[in-house]
Amino acid sequence: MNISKKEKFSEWFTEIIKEAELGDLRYNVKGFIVNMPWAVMTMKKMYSLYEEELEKNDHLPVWFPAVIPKENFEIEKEHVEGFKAEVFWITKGGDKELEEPLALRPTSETAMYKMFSLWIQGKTDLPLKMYQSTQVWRHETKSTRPFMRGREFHWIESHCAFSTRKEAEDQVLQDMRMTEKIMYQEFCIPFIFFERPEWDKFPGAIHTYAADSLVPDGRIIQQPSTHLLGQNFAKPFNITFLDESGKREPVWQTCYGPAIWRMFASLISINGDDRGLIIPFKLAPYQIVIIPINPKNLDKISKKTEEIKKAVENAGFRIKIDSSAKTPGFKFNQWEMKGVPFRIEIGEKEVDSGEFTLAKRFDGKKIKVKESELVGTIDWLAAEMQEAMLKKADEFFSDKTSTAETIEEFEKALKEKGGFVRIPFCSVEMEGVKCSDALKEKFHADIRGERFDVKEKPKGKKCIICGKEAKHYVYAGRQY
RNA sequence: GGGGUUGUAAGCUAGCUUGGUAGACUGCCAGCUUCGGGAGCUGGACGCCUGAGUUCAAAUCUCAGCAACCCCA
Repeated sequence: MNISKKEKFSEWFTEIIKEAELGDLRYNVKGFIVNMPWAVMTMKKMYSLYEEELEKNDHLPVWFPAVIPKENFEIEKEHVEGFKAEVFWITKGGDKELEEPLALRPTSETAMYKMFSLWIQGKTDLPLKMYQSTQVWRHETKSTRPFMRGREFHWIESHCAFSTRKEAEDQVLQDMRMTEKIMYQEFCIPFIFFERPEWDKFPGAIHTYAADSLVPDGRIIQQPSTHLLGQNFAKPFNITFLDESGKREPVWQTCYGPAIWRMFASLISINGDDRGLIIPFKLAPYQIVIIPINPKNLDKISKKTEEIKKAVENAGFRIKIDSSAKTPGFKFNQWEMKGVPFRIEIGEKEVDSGEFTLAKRFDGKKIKVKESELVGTIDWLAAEMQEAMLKKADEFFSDKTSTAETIEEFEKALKEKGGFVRIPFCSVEMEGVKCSDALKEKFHADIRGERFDVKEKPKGKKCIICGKEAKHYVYAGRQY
């Protein structure tokens, strides 16, 4: 690669998708791409870590149909309003008009909640916690980008129903903890949870909490969000249970949407460098690649590589021998581009000495390892790698937050640093929307909301837009 | 909704002004050769967005369509 990630992120991103064979963008429908094997293998690993964690937290897997009858789709008013502009509709079967158009799910609340109302009768049916790993479709009007915003994308959506508000609120907290545990600890994607302002909530939610991360050019990208739906869907969908007093009560609901597709975009962007991808050890489709060198003694060398492969596989690692006809230099570059964490070079020298050259993708260093110590070394190097990746991601992230108390300071911070700019702001209730619009108009910046993890209140500060008393510190920035 | 730019092989692109055999590089195929950081040689396959018009002759000029990208609302 000869494009700098730091200076020309956008081009770097497009280039890496091509070079590392992550997606083929030539499929001739706008906003739809072919997800290529290397990307799919990585995302499958991401999925399974997330699914494991969800199931540990008692979410059960389910597969709902991809189509939603128009009637169901329109049951909750705010929700319809929020989504109707970007729904794909199926209107025909063959030549015949369908009696009732079918929505291709843009998200599955209205599919699932219709069934929830049948499944939930009494307290014994609660809590109900389900998730599905699926594609959804949205006819996006903003410009699409592979893995970041597409008209088709791959995600997990989890939907829960409880008998009390408290349990639903606890679920929101649990969703946040899962985000921390998987997206940050495993995928090395740093984030901050914000409570979205009133005008930017998920359509139909009481509260929306969204994990915002950053792209290397300083723009904000929304990662999972978790929503307290309250009883907003339960009432129109008639999801009720009989309580102790024999009364029918609507359930309390939450939903959470970790979009693996978009996390993959962040994973590429945050962890990659000018040589290509760097994939965390647990997620790499191949964790180690063996490059055989000098095939004059092919038999001797391939016997050794097979031996090593077996030993490493027995230890539970995923390993690939690349014995294709390319030259070693080509293979070095290609597997580095694809982000394989470790490479072992095996030539005659290694076979004779029993000591291998092991190259580390994350810091580019090469070390010598004895055959007998190989497995153990990989083990601790994998841990070292994860630590180094998290450190690097944190450094990038923490550098991108600043504070501004005037419009001028805001403009300067946005221009020089990008990322999140903390500002005193009048109101996150509907009366604040005017100031938000003004900020958008003038700087193309969005109010992301108040931090959830840290409570901050401005004292005696003025809103940087309207000059009225600031009730909140909010964070603003340019989003993707 | 308005304006602009661009469509040449799988990718990147030259040729278009001034109409006359479409060329390079990457990739692909075959053979030889090479292999410790993107090897070399020889040969080969694949292309002018669609349609109409002008012309003896159109990748090139004109018009329409389609598509992509950019800017403005």
